[in-house]
Amino acid sequence: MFGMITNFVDELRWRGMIQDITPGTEEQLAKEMTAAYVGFDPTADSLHVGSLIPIMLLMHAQRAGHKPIALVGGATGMIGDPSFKADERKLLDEETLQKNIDGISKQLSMFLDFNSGNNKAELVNNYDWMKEFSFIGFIRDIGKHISVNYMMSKDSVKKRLETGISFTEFSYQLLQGYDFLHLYREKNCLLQMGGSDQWGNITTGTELVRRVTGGSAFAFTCPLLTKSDGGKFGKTESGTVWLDPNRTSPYEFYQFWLNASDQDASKLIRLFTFCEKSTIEDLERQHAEAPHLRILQEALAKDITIRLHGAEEYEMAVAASRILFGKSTADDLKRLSEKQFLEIFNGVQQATISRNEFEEGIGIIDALSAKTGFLKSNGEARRDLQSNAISVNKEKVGENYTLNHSDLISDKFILLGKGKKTNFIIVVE
RNA sequence: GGGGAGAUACUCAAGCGGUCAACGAGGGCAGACUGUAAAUCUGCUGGCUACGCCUUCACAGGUUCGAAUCCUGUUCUCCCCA
Repeated sequence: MFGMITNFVDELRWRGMIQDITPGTEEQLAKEMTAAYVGFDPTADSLHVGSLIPIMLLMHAQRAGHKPIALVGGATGMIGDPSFKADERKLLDEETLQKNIDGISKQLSMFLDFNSGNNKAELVNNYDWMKEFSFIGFIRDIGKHISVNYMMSKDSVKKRLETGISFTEFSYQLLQGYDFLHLYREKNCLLQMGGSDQWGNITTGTELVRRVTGGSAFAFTCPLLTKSDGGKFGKTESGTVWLDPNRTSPYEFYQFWLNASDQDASKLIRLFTFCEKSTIEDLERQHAEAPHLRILQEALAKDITIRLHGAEEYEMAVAASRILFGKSTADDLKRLSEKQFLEIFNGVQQATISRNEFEEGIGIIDALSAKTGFLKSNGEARRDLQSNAISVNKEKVGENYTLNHSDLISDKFILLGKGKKTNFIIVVE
């Protein structure tokens, strides 16, 4: 895929993805194929929806004919980035780090083309070049070029001066800066991209390149994503939304996007899809006319879910959503085959009850807490029942309900619901 | 080293000898209304074999018929002086 080389900054600009940009960046991108890199922090063995933004930056770069480089911070992950963190971070051991790097690399390969064209993506690990660096060598060859005054003037450091920052974390920006220098020399990488919280670290890199080599390196950052209600993006009640389907099921992933507020949806569809400007504006018009249909959220959720998990998983998530949130009845549920049922409710919390026990009759309170652990206590079960929150196969039940044969779906499942959004499955075996 | 203040449930914060499973606010969960939204209104928010019982107010003892409340010691936090 040797496409035309284009300056993709304008594209990113209308999508609201440019916060800070160094002078001359656009000229460089218009001139020739440019290698651009983004760093990923290996703090977990999976990326989450927040990491999709830097991934999108790399994808945009590749689509514009430039060469994307994804850097995983095997070395920097051992240090911990102090940027906008209140406390000193825990250090990861090498084994965990390696596991995390493997997981992340696998996910990146789903988004970027690592195989074809002369702008194929590349994956690098800064541990590979940092591990040989001696402390003496580093402070002599690198530390000499950057003054402490310069490093202290960074926001990320300044904010920590009052509460305290270790030398380790203080040095972080130098390590990250060296990554840029290394990639500049070894891979002719001229551009670094990242979230705006990285601006300080990134400019240390461009500065280092300038002072050491006399050449020029470029950078831009993307605004950090905030939700219109002030909450943290990428989290739901049940925690972080991961890309790994074993951590966050495709259904939950789909639901995450579908539940975006109107205000956020407009922003998100620009950030996370490749839809063209006119398409998006069209969708927004339709959405404004009939907000209850949530056209934007549907389009957004569809685009991203298919890209990450594939069309089949997407269909399944939609089917599950219809059954769970549409006006489906116990009869609809009972018509499902065992296979369909399991696919739709993949990822929903389950518990097993033996057939013998079931035959003896199980009260709804036991079924919610003691026998299954879905709820923390009988008291909680009782309270929810009293407030009319509990349903068996989509039908509300009271405190005295006892599960029986006619509740079984495919002769083995029972769907319990708490409120509109929480479901549990009992498997009778 | 000397002096002072404090530690209450997820968080903030009342209570200062019985009426305290503990005011209130925030958060969370649920119900109604809705668009699986927002706003609003309502209920719930220690446990249980549940109109009663049990365990909780930093920890360990003590005084008392009775303690989150009083006393002693311990740990921790904050402030002032050196």
